Amino acid sequence: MHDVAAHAGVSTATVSRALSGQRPMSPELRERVLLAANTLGYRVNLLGRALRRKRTSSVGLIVPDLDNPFFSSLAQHVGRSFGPSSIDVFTYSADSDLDRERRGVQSFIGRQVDGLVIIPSHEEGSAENITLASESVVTIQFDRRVPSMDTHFVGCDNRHGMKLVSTHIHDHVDLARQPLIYVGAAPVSSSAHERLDGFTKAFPHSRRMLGPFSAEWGQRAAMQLLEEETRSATIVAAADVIALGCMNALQSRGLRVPEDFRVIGFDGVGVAFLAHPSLTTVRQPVEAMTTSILELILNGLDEGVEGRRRSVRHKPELLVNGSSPARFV
Amino acid sequence: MHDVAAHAGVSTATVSRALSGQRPMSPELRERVLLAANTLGYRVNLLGRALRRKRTSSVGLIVPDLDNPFFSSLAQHVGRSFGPSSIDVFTYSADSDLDRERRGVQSFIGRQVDGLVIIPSHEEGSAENITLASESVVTIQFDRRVPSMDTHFVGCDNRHGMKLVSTHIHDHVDLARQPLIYVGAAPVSSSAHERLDGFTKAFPHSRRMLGPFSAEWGQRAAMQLLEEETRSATIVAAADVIALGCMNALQSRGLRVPEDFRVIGFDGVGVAFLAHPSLTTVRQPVEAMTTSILELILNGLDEGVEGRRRSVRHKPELLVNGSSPARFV
DNA sequence: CTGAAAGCGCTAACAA
DNA sequence: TTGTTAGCGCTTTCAG
Repeated sequence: MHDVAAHAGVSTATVSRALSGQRPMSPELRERVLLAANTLGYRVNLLGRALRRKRTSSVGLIVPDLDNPFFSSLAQHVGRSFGPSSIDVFTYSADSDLDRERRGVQSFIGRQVDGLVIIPSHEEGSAENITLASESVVTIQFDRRVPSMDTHFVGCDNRHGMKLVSTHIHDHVDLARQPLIYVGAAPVSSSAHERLDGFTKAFPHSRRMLGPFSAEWGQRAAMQLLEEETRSATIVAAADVIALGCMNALQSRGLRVPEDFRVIGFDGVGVAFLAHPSLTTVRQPVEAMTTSILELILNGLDEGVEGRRRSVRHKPELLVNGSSPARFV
Repeated sequence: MHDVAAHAGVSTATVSRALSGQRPMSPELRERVLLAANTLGYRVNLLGRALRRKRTSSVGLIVPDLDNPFFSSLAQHVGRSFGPSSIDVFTYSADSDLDRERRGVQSFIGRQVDGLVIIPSHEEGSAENITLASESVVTIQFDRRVPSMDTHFVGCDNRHGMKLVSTHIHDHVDLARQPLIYVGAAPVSSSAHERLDGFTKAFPHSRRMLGPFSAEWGQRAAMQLLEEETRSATIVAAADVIALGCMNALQSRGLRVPEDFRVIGFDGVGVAFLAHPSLTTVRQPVEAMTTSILELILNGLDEGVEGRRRSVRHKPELLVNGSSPARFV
């Protein structure tokens, strides 16, 4: 900056003003400075700027696992929502590990992000990391929430999603002829918790199998059903990846979807519609959710860590497709 | 830091030494400082540290699109490879847009990352962004390369991958009975380019259909084939997402895979194996690739922008699955 | 409208 | 081993 100032024959203060744009100054001088900066190939050091301004124009996003298509899709959409703002979103994967998650939090707050969005890896285990974050920066729990944390929350109404599923089932499935089975996720995250809860409310007497949020678990669960000689059922999965795992295992053993097994997912990830038949699933309103995040962060910029906490839940919708169609009642 | 120093009755320099760990100091004092820092809830400001040290312990990763399972999987693995190091990886999605890509580059170099890994969005369009990056920081092009850029490159040997495909086809497919069709990607990225090239070398007279790297394109291409009354073919796709799109469209119209249509993918993304039948595909050696990235960055830390450029290509492998099995010659 | 100067938080010489 | 001090690059009062 010193060099640019010298080259343009002005002070560094003027260079700063010319480059950051805000302050009033003569267009002629600004022009000269911009030219000088250009010819010298000068690039502002955002570290210096941030140190002085106490604002980095960045927000951190911590996800449990970028290999999970739902989380990576969320990451994509968060970035897109912040596009029009002057804030950059950086994503960090915790690799489903609480230590890595903490490292991410510490790194982001150390780097003074203006906001931190976190999809907690674990319903209880993440508590301490989230506390750490929320002490230093406006923090938003996203998609999943650790109960009784003093942060914002943005997510979807999972119980309502399960209600949509139960309506669909009551309308189109003959429960007397076919068992109903929940291939769910163990309630170690709030979304798993709420979906299990929603299912149980709707179908208190139906069987529930619980594992991790993974395709492998879906495959394993389906194999177990087949080993038990189950040849027909309606499977409600806690996530699309689980549903896809189930379908794969069933179809590999020659069972038909939806004739033998209906399969219903949750999330609405893109690949769910590439399966054959494509998946009936509860789509989370991702755009609405990420818009809420943007709003909360922009607000937080003014209010700081002190502002009133908000909890925003958007309603999902049911997409009826071939894996559980609206016919043969 | 000042407060911590006062509370522990030492100088800020001592606080710094206690917290950064490196310099020799009496364990007793260190203990006292750590205690003081703890009780005051002090967190280092990494911006200040970086400004002084001229090192941020961070690398940026720019991907075209986090919604593409292949890119998000790469992002996940890059982060994992850097786990043992003290460097944090931050991912930024360019949203398949050259302006967003430039914004990402500017943001990362402005924030003084120690290294920048970029999957270019476009074979030519990204050139200027990559130049921008490589002027300020050690830059690695990943997975795709813009030709004649003065940066490192890490990727996979796409031509060799296509050779594996052609061997598989020659061994197991009767080309006289079934047309061979390449549902590829237009050569706007080097990987698309090289795969097309590899296919053309092996099968100069086969039909080639080119579009974007997306499932929709795969679906569209398959529909077109069906409209043309093609009822049987071996489809080589330029990417798994394209292959999955093809399979979906074919199966939706009642065609069978692999009996009517063989389908072969490229990349080896996780969801490819959840399709039914699961996809025969060329798996990119992701772990080896991200390990190379780590090495190049660690080297670059010492050598800086001046070091000799390296180009590393790892060999992929063919995974034979149900969508194009090794039978019926 | 522009310049001089202080200082954001930290670390590395250098001195003690 | 510890303290003093300068300064990383930037912006923003405060004067002029």
